[in-house]
Amino acid sequence: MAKIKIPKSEIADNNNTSDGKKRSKGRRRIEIKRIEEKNKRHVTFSKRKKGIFNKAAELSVLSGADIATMVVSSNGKVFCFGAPNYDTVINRYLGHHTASLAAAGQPDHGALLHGKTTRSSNKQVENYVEAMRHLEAEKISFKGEENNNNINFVINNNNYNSDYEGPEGGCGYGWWERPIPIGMMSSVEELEEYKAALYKLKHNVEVRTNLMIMGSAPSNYYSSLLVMGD
Amino acid sequence: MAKIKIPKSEIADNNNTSDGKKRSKGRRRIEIKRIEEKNKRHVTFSKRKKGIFNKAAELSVLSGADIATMVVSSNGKVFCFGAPNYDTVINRYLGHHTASLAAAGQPDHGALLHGKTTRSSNKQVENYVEAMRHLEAEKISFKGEENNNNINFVINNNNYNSDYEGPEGGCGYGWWERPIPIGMMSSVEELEEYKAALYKLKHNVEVRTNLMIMGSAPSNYYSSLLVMGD
DNA sequence: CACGCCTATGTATAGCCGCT
DNA sequence: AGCGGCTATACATAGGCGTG
Repeated sequence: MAKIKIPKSEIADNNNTSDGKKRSKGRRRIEIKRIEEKNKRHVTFSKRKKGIFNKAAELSVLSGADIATMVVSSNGKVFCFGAPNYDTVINRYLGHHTASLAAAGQPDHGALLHGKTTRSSNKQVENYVEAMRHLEAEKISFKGEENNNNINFVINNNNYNSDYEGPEGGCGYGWWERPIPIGMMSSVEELEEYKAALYKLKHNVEVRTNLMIMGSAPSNYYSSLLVMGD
Repeated sequence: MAKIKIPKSEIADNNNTSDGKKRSKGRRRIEIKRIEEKNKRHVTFSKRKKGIFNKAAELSVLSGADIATMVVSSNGKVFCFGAPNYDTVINRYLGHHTASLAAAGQPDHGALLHGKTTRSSNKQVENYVEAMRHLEAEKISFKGEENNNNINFVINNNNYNSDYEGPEGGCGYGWWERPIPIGMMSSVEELEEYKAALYKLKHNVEVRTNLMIMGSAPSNYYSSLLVMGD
């Protein structure tokens, strides 16, 4: 049996009750193809990006793995996320306005965003990992440093709601620090492209923004979750 | 209202019917904390990793953004995923056995995995993006090159089930090729760590494995989705 | 031990609104 | 334009099991 999912939305072309009242509440199925409507596309981008980062964070905690995700909006804005060490993250705003930003590539936290920050990115961080979920649930409008164009919510690792014990987590160093001799003397030539890309990142990086897991989440383990962008 | 979700599993400590029959079917809520049980943890790792990659792929198609995700299992195995261009992906198996692998850092597809591939990674790819979903639904046990230690399922972009039209997608080049002057002459010193990490990747990269989107998914757009690892 | 498969159920989120 | 909220629903996925 082809187990082909037939969402309710397709079972009966509802969405419009017979009385013409358009009550399209609730999630609706969408085709996985480029969303042409600009606005809608952007919204989806934001929502899903958030979702992915969340997942990434959870995966990290659950399996104790390290994860780094980088998303580049069609605009060129770069969003990065890494766990469990902020060091894992390689963020930058390299948006289409590289000039001002890229140039300001000073390895100091502030420099990273100042100048091009669209607006407060605090909100965007407002929900990562279970913690964030709780946070949201508890309506804790967490805004450590309610500093608009600032991303450094370096919160302390205080256990707000400790239903999480093991702090060690077994993951105190980045994956690159692991026993991996690295034989990085391969043929670099062919990788010029990547080089450029990663290179750029590597440099522009430099954000020490810690994300406070104010909730019951593994505040310890996640002592330095980092998020940036937007 | 704190909107605190109270999953059924917690409403009534069921899981065990009064008759002692343990019928814990269906998803159960889990705490977002390191899963101690090794086996369970690994399973979760795999499942969620797959899920994230899927999400990443979808995000890419929907919003036309580029995305790269790298996951490093607690074992040290590296899994990467990039969309929409395989070039975006920076993969390698750098597992804890770096020696053999890292050393073999030859920029040719095969070299990438050969030697350390745990087993077929085809399966792991079996569901990315909607396409994959369909694929699965249709029970198409896609195994392009049923070659165990091989990851190059460079499938052609044939529209198996075209309910997807727009091929252009508006995203034909990598984010690093975008009009971003890049001012990559920042203070590199402080970033030695990242450097090492990314550097390693950058080099070890080199996988041209294309993922066949055999399904109705944006086979064109995703002409070169790439996945690796495991 | 890892994976595919199955099911019940926790979550993510599409479409809408209202605020900024 | 963007974001936070809301609601109903599409999806993802913990457990369990059976296989190789």
